[in-house]
Amino acid sequence: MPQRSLKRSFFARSVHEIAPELIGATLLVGDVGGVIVEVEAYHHTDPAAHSFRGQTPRNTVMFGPPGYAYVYRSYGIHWCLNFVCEPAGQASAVLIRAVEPIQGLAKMQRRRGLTDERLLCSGPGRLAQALGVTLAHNGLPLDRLPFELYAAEGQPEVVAGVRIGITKAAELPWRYGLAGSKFLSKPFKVPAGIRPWLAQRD
DNA sequence: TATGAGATCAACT
DNA sequence: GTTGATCTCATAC
Repeated sequence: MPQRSLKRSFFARSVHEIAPELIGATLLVGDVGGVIVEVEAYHHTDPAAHSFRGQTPRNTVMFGPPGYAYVYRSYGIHWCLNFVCEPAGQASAVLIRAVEPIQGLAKMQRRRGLTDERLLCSGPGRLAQALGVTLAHNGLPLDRLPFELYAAEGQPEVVAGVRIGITKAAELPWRYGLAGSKFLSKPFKVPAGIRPWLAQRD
């Protein structure tokens, strides 16, 4: 099992440094969780970020200190989990988009109403439902229960690509994933010339 | 395999 | 009134 737990200070840096380092890290919420395999970076200078147009009741946590959870409702239905990054006031965050389910499988399957492990946490809304993340977690510190975060072991192979589901700044390659993972919400494009074993498959 | 509707809410025009 | 950091189910190719 992973050992080095991530403190709040881990998040007091550039969101673009932190995001790829989170790939391969272990995230637990309560007694369930797994390995982070997909994230996206959002900075307040980025038109796609919720904080781009300034502070609102919804995004207040993004403007606070780093190392806290920012949870928002997506499309009126789902919850999405972010980690606040950068020194306080930079209003940046990493959206957690997919987790490889490891711990508490039965509980996550019950919450999702599914048994297929590939569909348990492969997407921001799915992940939040499986981990039981709701608005109640908004503003909670990431180095205190119910959250547990452990650094990636070894050197996971990280791939980058454009973000998903946005229309503003859609060309920025600020989506990061674990190469070859079966648990991504969508496959990453494999650059020409690279062997297809990097591609997603069943 | 691909496209479309519906669910439903905060923020913006 | 419209849009969006989404997901599921239905129907069409």
